[in-house]
Amino acid sequence: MGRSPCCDKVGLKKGPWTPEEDQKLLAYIEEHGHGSWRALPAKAGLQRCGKSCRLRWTNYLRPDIKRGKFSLQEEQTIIQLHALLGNRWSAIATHLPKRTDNEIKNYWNTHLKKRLDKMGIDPVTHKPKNDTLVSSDGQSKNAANLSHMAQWESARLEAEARLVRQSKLRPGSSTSYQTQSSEFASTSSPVQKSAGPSRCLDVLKAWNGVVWGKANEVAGVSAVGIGGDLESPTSTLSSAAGVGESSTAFVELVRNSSGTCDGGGTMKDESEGEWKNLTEYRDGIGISTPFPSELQESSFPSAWEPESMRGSSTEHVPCGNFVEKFTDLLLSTSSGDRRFSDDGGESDNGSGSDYYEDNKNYWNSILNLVNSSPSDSPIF
DNA sequence: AACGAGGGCAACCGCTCAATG
DNA sequence: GCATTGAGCGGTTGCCCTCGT
Repeated sequence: MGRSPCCDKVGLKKGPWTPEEDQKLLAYIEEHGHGSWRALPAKAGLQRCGKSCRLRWTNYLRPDIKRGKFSLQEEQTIIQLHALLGNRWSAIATHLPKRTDNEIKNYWNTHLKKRLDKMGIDPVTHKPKNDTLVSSDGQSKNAANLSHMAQWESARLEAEARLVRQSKLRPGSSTSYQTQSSEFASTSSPVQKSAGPSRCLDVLKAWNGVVWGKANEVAGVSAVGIGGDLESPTSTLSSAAGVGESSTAFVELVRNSSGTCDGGGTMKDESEGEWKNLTEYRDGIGISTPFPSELQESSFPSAWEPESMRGSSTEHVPCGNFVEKFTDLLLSTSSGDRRFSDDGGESDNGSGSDYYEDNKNYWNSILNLVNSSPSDSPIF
Protein backbone atom coordinates (compact mmCIF):
# COMPACT_ATOMS: atom_id res chain seq x y z
CA MET A 1 0.00 0.00 0.00
CA GLY A 2 1.79 3.08 -1.15
CA ARG A 3 1.64 6.07 1.04
CA SER A 4 0.82 9.32 -0.58
CA PRO A 5 3.46 12.00 -0.20
CA CYS A 6 0.77 14.53 0.64
CA CYS A 7 2.31 16.88 3.17
CA ASP A 8 5.90 15.96 2.43
CA LYS A 9 5.99 18.16 -0.62
CA VAL A 10 8.34 21.07 -0.32
CA GLY A 11 6.90 24.52 -0.27
CA LEU A 12 3.79 23.55 1.57
CA LYS A 13 3.01 25.56 4.64
CA LYS A 14 2.53 23.98 8.01
CA GLY A 15 1.47 25.28 11.36
CA PRO A 16 -1.26 27.65 12.40
CA TRP A 17 -3.63 28.96 9.82
CA THR A 18 -3.82 32.65 9.12
CA PRO A 19 -7.10 34.50 8.67
CA GLU A 20 -6.20 34.97 5.02
CA GLU A 21 -5.83 31.26 4.52
CA ASP A 22 -9.08 30.65 6.32
CA GLN A 23 -10.79 33.14 4.11
CA LYS A 24 -9.45 31.49 0.97
CA LEU A 25 -10.47 28.05 2.09
CA LEU A 26 -13.92 29.14 3.13
CA ALA A 27 -14.52 31.12 0.00
CA TYR A 28 -13.52 28.21 -2.15
CA ILE A 29 -15.61 25.65 -0.33
CA GLU A 30 -18.62 27.90 -0.18
CA GLU A 31 -18.44 28.33 -3.91
CA HIS A 32 -17.35 24.93 -5.11
CA GLY A 33 -17.64 22.54 -2.22
CA HIS A 34 -14.51 20.78 -1.15
CA GLY A 35 -14.57 18.10 -3.83
CA SER A 36 -11.21 16.40 -3.86
CA TRP A 37 -9.24 17.56 -0.88
CA ARG A 38 -6.05 16.74 -2.63
CA ALA A 39 -6.80 19.07 -5.48
CA LEU A 40 -8.36 21.76 -3.37
CA PRO A 41 -5.28 23.67 -2.18
CA ALA A 42 -4.07 24.42 -5.68
CA LYS A 43 -7.50 25.46 -6.84
CA ALA A 44 -8.04 27.60 -3.78
CA GLY A 45 -4.59 29.14 -3.99
CA LEU A 46 -3.36 27.70 -0.74
CA GLN A 47 0.13 26.49 0.02
CA ARG A 48 -1.22 23.70 2.14
CA CYS A 49 -1.71 20.01 1.68
CA GLY A 50 -5.23 18.74 1.19
CA LYS A 51 -5.16 16.95 4.45
CA SER A 52 -4.40 20.13 6.31
CA CYS A 53 -7.26 21.87 4.51
CA ARG A 54 -9.67 19.12 5.38
CA LEU A 55 -8.66 19.24 9.00
CA ARG A 56 -8.97 22.98 9.18
CA TRP A 57 -12.39 22.83 7.62
CA THR A 58 -13.79 19.97 9.66
CA ASN A 59 -12.35 21.06 12.97
CA TYR A 60 -12.67 24.79 12.80
CA LEU A 61 -14.21 26.51 9.84
CA ARG A 62 -17.26 24.36 9.26
CA PRO A 63 -20.29 26.51 10.03
CA ASP A 64 -22.19 23.81 11.86
CA ILE A 65 -19.84 23.37 14.75
CA LYS A 66 -20.29 24.70 18.21
CA ARG A 67 -17.37 25.98 20.17
CA GLY A 68 -16.89 26.85 23.76
CA LYS A 69 -17.14 24.93 26.94
CA PHE A 70 -18.82 21.58 27.09
CA SER A 71 -22.05 21.46 29.00
CA LEU A 72 -22.80 19.03 31.75
CA GLN A 73 -24.99 17.04 29.44
CA GLU A 74 -22.34 16.91 26.80
CA GLU A 75 -19.88 15.66 29.37
CA GLN A 76 -22.30 12.98 30.43
CA THR A 77 -22.88 11.96 26.87
CA ILE A 78 -19.20 11.75 26.16
CA ILE A 79 -18.44 9.71 29.25
CA GLN A 80 -21.25 7.30 28.65
CA LEU A 81 -20.60 6.89 24.98
CA HIS A 82 -16.93 6.44 25.67
CA ALA A 83 -17.87 3.69 28.05
CA LEU A 84 -19.91 2.14 25.30
CA LEU A 85 -17.74 2.81 22.28
CA GLY A 86 -14.25 3.36 23.60
CA ASN A 87 -11.98 5.75 21.74
CA ARG A 88 -14.19 5.91 18.69
CA TRP A 89 -14.27 9.64 18.66
CA SER A 90 -15.95 9.97 15.35
CA ALA A 91 -18.76 7.70 16.47
CA ILE A 92 -19.08 9.65 19.69
CA ALA A 93 -19.07 12.88 17.74
CA THR A 94 -22.12 11.79 15.80
CA HIS A 95 -24.05 12.09 19.06
CA LEU A 96 -22.77 15.59 19.61
CA PRO A 97 -23.40 16.87 16.14
CA LYS A 98 -21.96 20.31 16.70
CA ARG A 99 -18.75 19.02 18.19
CA THR A 100 -15.88 17.64 16.24
CA ASP A 101 -14.22 14.38 17.01
CA ASN A 102 -10.98 16.24 17.56
CA GLU A 103 -12.58 18.57 20.05
CA ILE A 104 -14.20 15.71 21.90
CA LYS A 105 -10.96 13.80 21.92
CA ASN A 106 -9.08 16.77 23.28
CA TYR A 107 -11.70 17.41 25.90
CA TRP A 108 -11.61 13.82 26.99
CA ASN A 109 -7.85 13.75 27.22
CA THR A 110 -7.47 17.04 28.99
CA HIS A 111 -10.49 17.10 31.26
CA LEU A 112 -12.66 14.05 31.60
CA LYS A 113 -9.93 11.45 31.62
CA LYS A 114 -8.09 13.24 34.37
CA ARG A 115 -11.20 13.71 36.41
CA LEU A 116 -12.09 10.04 36.20
CA ASP A 117 -8.53 9.17 36.98
CA LYS A 118 -8.53 11.34 40.06
CA MET A 119 -11.65 9.64 41.25
CA GLY A 120 -10.02 6.28 41.04
CA ILE A 121 -11.77 5.20 37.91
CA ASP A 122 -9.82 3.77 35.07
CA PRO A 123 -10.74 6.03 32.15
CA VAL A 124 -10.10 3.22 29.71
CA THR A 125 -12.20 0.53 31.29
CA HIS A 126 -14.49 2.78 33.31
CA LYS A 127 -13.92 0.44 36.18
CA PRO A 128 -12.65 1.36 39.59
CA LYS A 129 -8.91 0.91 39.63
CA ASN A 130 -9.03 -1.21 42.75
CA ASP A 131 -11.69 -3.43 41.37
CA THR A 132 -10.74 -6.78 42.76
CA LEU A 133 -14.10 -8.40 42.45
CA VAL A 134 -14.08 -11.66 40.65
CA SER A 135 -16.81 -13.14 38.61
CA SER A 136 -18.69 -16.25 39.36
CA ASP A 137 -19.46 -18.55 36.49
CA GLY A 138 -23.12 -18.96 37.12
CA GLN A 139 -24.21 -16.73 34.32
CA SER A 140 -21.33 -17.16 31.99
CA LYS A 141 -23.45 -18.33 29.12
CA ASN A 142 -25.74 -15.37 29.31
CA ALA A 143 -22.77 -13.14 29.73
CA ALA A 144 -21.11 -14.56 26.68
CA ASN A 145 -24.20 -14.14 24.59
CA LEU A 146 -24.72 -10.66 25.81
CA SER A 147 -21.14 -9.83 25.18
CA HIS A 148 -21.66 -10.82 21.59
CA MET A 149 -24.73 -8.69 21.47
CA ALA A 150 -22.82 -5.76 22.81
CA GLN A 151 -20.09 -6.41 20.31
CA TRP A 152 -22.59 -6.51 17.53
CA GLU A 153 -24.17 -3.31 18.72
CA SER A 154 -20.86 -1.59 18.94
CA ALA A 155 -19.99 -2.64 15.43
CA ARG A 156 -23.34 -1.48 14.21
CA LEU A 157 -22.89 1.90 15.81
CA GLU A 158 -19.58 2.23 14.10
CA ALA A 159 -21.01 1.23 10.76
CA GLU A 160 -23.80 3.72 11.09
CA ALA A 161 -21.37 6.42 11.99
CA ARG A 162 -19.54 5.58 8.82
CA LEU A 163 -22.73 5.85 6.81
CA VAL A 164 -23.41 9.21 8.32
CA ARG A 165 -20.00 10.38 7.29
CA GLN A 166 -20.57 9.11 3.80
CA SER A 167 -23.89 10.85 3.58
CA LYS A 168 -22.20 14.08 4.51
CA LEU A 169 -19.86 13.73 1.59
CA ARG A 170 -22.62 13.69 -0.93
CA PRO A 171 -23.01 16.60 -3.30
CA GLY A 172 -24.71 19.58 -1.73
CA SER A 173 -22.80 19.15 1.43
CA SER A 174 -23.87 22.53 2.67
CA THR A 175 -27.23 21.14 3.61
CA SER A 176 -28.06 21.02 7.24
CA TYR A 177 -27.62 18.07 9.46
CA GLN A 178 -31.31 17.60 9.57
CA THR A 179 -31.54 17.34 5.84
CA GLN A 180 -28.72 14.90 5.81
CA SER A 181 -30.24 12.99 8.58
CA SER A 182 -33.50 12.66 6.77
CA GLU A 183 -31.69 11.56 3.72
CA PHE A 184 -29.81 9.06 5.69
CA ALA A 185 -32.88 7.77 7.39
CA SER A 186 -34.82 7.41 4.21
CA THR A 187 -32.13 5.82 2.12
CA SER A 188 -30.01 3.88 4.46
CA SER A 189 -32.16 2.73 7.23
CA PRO A 190 -35.80 2.41 6.29
CA VAL A 191 -36.37 -0.31 8.77
CA GLN A 192 -35.08 1.73 11.58
CA LYS A 193 -36.98 4.71 10.47
CA SER A 194 -40.26 2.93 10.67
CA ALA A 195 -39.48 1.11 13.80
CA GLY A 196 -40.33 3.93 16.14
CA PRO A 197 -38.53 5.06 19.19
CA SER A 198 -37.42 1.64 20.22
CA ARG A 199 -35.87 0.79 16.92
CA CYS A 200 -32.40 1.49 18.09
CA LEU A 201 -30.11 -0.29 20.40
CA ASP A 202 -32.60 -3.05 20.70
CA VAL A 203 -29.82 -5.39 21.45
CA LEU A 204 -28.49 -3.19 24.15
CA LYS A 205 -31.95 -2.94 25.54
CA ALA A 206 -32.30 -6.66 25.48
CA TRP A 207 -28.94 -6.85 27.08
CA ASN A 208 -30.10 -4.54 29.77
CA GLY A 209 -33.31 -6.42 30.17
CA VAL A 210 -31.74 -9.79 30.45
CA VAL A 211 -28.99 -8.68 32.70
CA TRP A 212 -31.18 -6.76 35.04
CA GLY A 213 -33.94 -9.27 34.84
CA LYS A 214 -31.49 -11.89 35.88
CA ALA A 215 -30.15 -9.56 38.45
CA ASN A 216 -33.49 -9.31 40.08
CA GLU A 217 -33.90 -13.04 40.02
CA VAL A 218 -30.63 -13.74 41.63
CA ALA A 219 -30.22 -10.57 43.57
CA GLY A 220 -27.40 -10.77 45.93
CA VAL A 221 -26.27 -14.19 44.79
CA SER A 222 -24.21 -13.94 41.67
CA ALA A 223 -24.61 -10.26 41.34
CA VAL A 224 -21.01 -9.62 40.57
CA GLY A 225 -20.66 -12.61 38.38
CA ILE A 226 -23.06 -11.60 35.70
CA GLY A 227 -21.22 -8.50 34.87
CA GLY A 228 -17.85 -9.95 35.50
CA ASP A 229 -17.57 -11.60 32.15
CA LEU A 230 -19.68 -9.13 30.39
CA GLU A 231 -17.29 -7.01 28.53
CA SER A 232 -17.94 -4.80 25.63
CA PRO A 233 -15.49 -5.19 22.79
CA THR A 234 -14.15 -1.75 23.19
CA SER A 235 -14.30 -1.17 26.82
CA THR A 236 -14.77 -3.22 29.86
CA LEU A 237 -17.28 -0.91 31.31
CA SER A 238 -19.89 -3.55 31.36
CA SER A 239 -18.74 -5.16 34.52
CA ALA A 240 -21.63 -4.83 36.86
CA ALA A 241 -19.38 -4.01 39.73
CA GLY A 242 -17.33 -1.67 37.67
CA VAL A 243 -20.22 0.20 36.26
CA GLY A 244 -21.89 0.34 39.57
CA GLU A 245 -19.05 2.11 41.13
CA SER A 246 -18.46 4.07 38.03
CA SER A 247 -21.92 5.42 38.01
CA THR A 248 -21.70 6.37 41.61
CA ALA A 249 -18.42 8.03 40.96
CA PHE A 250 -19.90 9.56 37.90
CA VAL A 251 -22.43 11.33 40.02
CA GLU A 252 -19.57 12.75 41.95
CA LEU A 253 -18.02 13.80 38.74
CA VAL A 254 -21.20 15.53 37.79
CA ARG A 255 -21.26 17.35 41.06
CA ASN A 256 -17.69 18.37 40.83
CA SER A 257 -18.01 19.61 37.35
CA SER A 258 -19.42 22.92 38.42
CA GLY A 259 -16.17 24.49 37.38
CA THR A 260 -17.19 24.26 33.80
CA CYS A 261 -20.86 24.78 34.07
CA ASP A 262 -23.42 25.15 36.71
CA GLY A 263 -25.53 22.39 38.08
CA GLY A 264 -28.17 22.78 35.47
CA GLY A 265 -25.75 22.53 32.65
CA THR A 266 -25.82 26.21 32.04
CA MET A 267 -23.03 27.45 29.89
CA LYS A 268 -24.56 30.58 28.64
CA ASP A 269 -22.16 33.32 29.58
CA GLU A 270 -18.85 31.97 28.52
CA SER A 271 -20.17 30.09 25.57
CA GLU A 272 -22.02 33.06 24.31
CA GLY A 273 -18.89 35.04 24.56
CA GLU A 274 -16.91 32.54 22.60
CA TRP A 275 -19.69 32.14 20.13
CA LYS A 276 -19.70 35.84 19.65
CA ASN A 277 -15.99 35.77 19.12
CA LEU A 278 -16.31 33.14 16.48
CA THR A 279 -19.04 35.07 14.77
CA GLU A 280 -16.95 38.19 14.85
CA TYR A 281 -14.01 36.29 13.51
CA ARG A 282 -16.08 34.93 10.69
CA ASP A 283 -17.33 38.41 9.96
CA GLY A 284 -13.80 39.66 10.08
CA ILE A 285 -12.60 37.35 7.40
CA GLY A 286 -15.62 37.98 5.29
CA ILE A 287 -17.64 34.85 5.77
CA SER A 288 -21.06 35.61 4.48
CA THR A 289 -22.70 32.25 4.82
CA PRO A 290 -25.02 32.40 7.77
CA PHE A 291 -24.90 29.88 10.49
CA PRO A 292 -27.63 27.33 10.43
CA SER A 293 -30.78 28.83 11.78
CA GLU A 294 -30.84 26.63 14.80
CA LEU A 295 -27.50 28.07 15.76
CA GLN A 296 -28.45 31.60 15.11
CA GLU A 297 -31.68 31.84 16.87
CA SER A 298 -30.66 31.62 20.44
CA SER A 299 -26.92 31.48 20.68
CA PHE A 300 -27.21 28.74 23.23
CA PRO A 301 -30.05 27.48 25.27
CA SER A 302 -29.67 27.83 28.97
CA ALA A 303 -29.31 24.13 29.22
CA TRP A 304 -27.65 22.34 26.42
CA GLU A 305 -29.99 20.39 24.28
CA PRO A 306 -28.71 17.77 21.91
CA GLU A 307 -29.41 18.75 18.39
CA SER A 308 -30.79 15.36 17.79
CA MET A 309 -33.60 16.23 20.12
CA ARG A 310 -34.57 19.44 18.50
CA GLY A 311 -37.91 19.27 16.92
CA SER A 312 -38.48 15.82 18.18
CA SER A 313 -41.86 15.00 19.44
CA THR A 314 -42.56 13.87 22.92
CA GLU A 315 -42.85 10.44 21.49
CA HIS A 316 -39.13 10.19 21.79
CA VAL A 317 -38.82 12.21 24.90
CA PRO A 318 -40.61 10.46 27.65
CA CYS A 319 -39.78 13.22 30.06
CA GLY A 320 -40.76 16.78 29.49
CA ASN A 321 -37.24 17.98 30.03
CA PHE A 322 -34.82 15.35 28.98
CA VAL A 323 -31.76 17.05 30.33
CA GLU A 324 -33.27 17.68 33.69
CA LYS A 325 -34.62 14.18 34.04
CA PHE A 326 -31.45 12.65 32.79
CA THR A 327 -29.41 14.53 35.30
CA ASP A 328 -31.89 13.76 38.01
CA LEU A 329 -31.69 10.14 37.16
CA LEU A 330 -27.97 10.16 37.51
CA LEU A 331 -27.93 12.26 40.60
CA SER A 332 -30.60 10.15 42.19
CA THR A 333 -28.33 7.17 42.26
CA SER A 334 -26.25 8.79 44.92
CA SER A 335 -26.94 10.63 48.13
CA GLY A 336 -28.84 7.76 49.60
CA ASP A 337 -31.68 7.81 47.16
CA ARG A 338 -32.46 4.14 47.02
CA ARG A 339 -35.83 4.29 45.45
CA PHE A 340 -34.80 1.70 42.93
CA SER A 341 -33.64 -0.70 45.54
CA ASP A 342 -35.55 -3.92 45.74
CA ASP A 343 -34.90 -4.90 49.28
CA GLY A 344 -34.99 -1.43 50.67
CA GLY A 345 -31.88 -2.22 52.59
CA GLU A 346 -28.94 0.09 52.68
CA SER A 347 -26.28 -1.86 50.91
CA ASP A 348 -23.46 0.58 50.88
CA ASN A 349 -20.42 0.44 48.69
CA GLY A 350 -22.10 -1.38 45.92
CA SER A 351 -22.87 -4.66 47.51
CA GLY A 352 -25.89 -6.67 46.53
CA SER A 353 -28.46 -5.41 44.11
CA ASP A 354 -27.44 -1.80 44.34
CA TYR A 355 -24.79 -2.62 41.86
CA TYR A 356 -27.47 -3.75 39.51
CA GLU A 357 -29.56 -0.75 40.14
CA ASP A 358 -26.73 1.64 39.64
CA ASN A 359 -25.77 -0.11 36.49
CA LYS A 360 -29.32 -0.19 35.36
CA ASN A 361 -29.54 3.52 35.80
CA TYR A 362 -26.28 4.01 34.04
CA TRP A 363 -27.29 2.03 31.01
CA ASN A 364 -30.85 3.20 31.08
CA SER A 365 -29.55 6.72 30.90
CA ILE A 366 -27.67 5.76 27.78
CA LEU A 367 -30.76 4.15 26.36
CA ASN A 368 -32.81 7.18 27.19
CA LEU A 369 -30.29 9.34 25.48
CA VAL A 370 -30.32 7.11 22.47
CA ASN A 371 -34.04 6.66 22.31
CA SER A 372 -34.80 10.29 22.73
CA SER A 373 -33.18 10.99 19.41
CA PRO A 374 -35.66 11.82 16.69
CA SER A 375 -36.46 9.37 13.97
CA ASP A 376 -34.25 11.22 11.56
CA SER A 377 -31.28 11.17 13.81
CA PRO A 378 -28.18 10.24 11.88
CA ILE A 379 -27.50 7.37 14.17
CA PHE A 380 -30.67 6.28 15.75
C1' DA B 1 8.31 41.86 36.76
C1' DA B 2 10.40 37.65 35.41
C1' DC B 3 10.47 32.95 35.07
C1' DG B 4 9.06 28.14 34.99
C1' DA B 5 5.42 24.62 35.12
C1' DG B 6 1.35 22.92 33.64
C1' DG B 7 -2.83 22.88 30.91
C1' DG B 8 -5.49 23.46 26.72
C1' DC B 9 -6.00 23.20 22.07
C1' DA B 10 -4.93 23.33 17.08
C1' DA B 11 -2.49 20.91 13.98
C1' DC B 12 0.35 17.19 12.38
C1' DC B 13 1.65 12.27 11.76
C1' DG B 14 1.03 7.73 10.61
C1' DC B 15 -1.95 4.10 10.09
C1' DT B 16 -6.10 1.78 8.20
C1' DC B 17 -9.73 1.21 5.10
C1' DA B 18 -12.38 1.84 0.96
C1' DA B 19 -12.52 2.96 -3.77
C1' DT B 20 -10.65 2.67 -8.22
C1' DG B 21 -8.01 1.22 -12.27
C1' DG C 1 -6.47 -10.21 -7.29
C1' DC C 2 -3.22 -6.63 -6.90
C1' DA C 3 -1.39 -1.99 -6.72
C1' DT C 4 -2.35 2.62 -6.05
C1' DT C 5 -4.71 6.57 -4.36
C1' DG C 6 -7.61 9.30 -1.38
C1' DA C 7 -9.99 10.05 2.79
C1' DG C 8 -10.67 9.57 7.54
C1' DC C 9 -9.45 8.30 12.26
C1' DG C 10 -6.90 8.18 16.50
C1' DG C 11 -2.58 9.25 18.71
C1' DT C 12 0.79 12.59 19.45
C1' DT C 13 3.20 16.93 19.29
C1' DG C 14 4.19 21.59 19.95
C1' DC C 15 2.76 26.23 20.61
C1' DC C 16 0.50 29.51 23.41
C1' DC C 17 -1.67 31.00 27.44
C1' DT C 18 -2.43 31.08 32.36
C1' DC C 19 -1.10 30.56 36.91
C1' DG C 20 1.93 30.13 40.73
C1' DT C 21 6.35 31.30 42.74
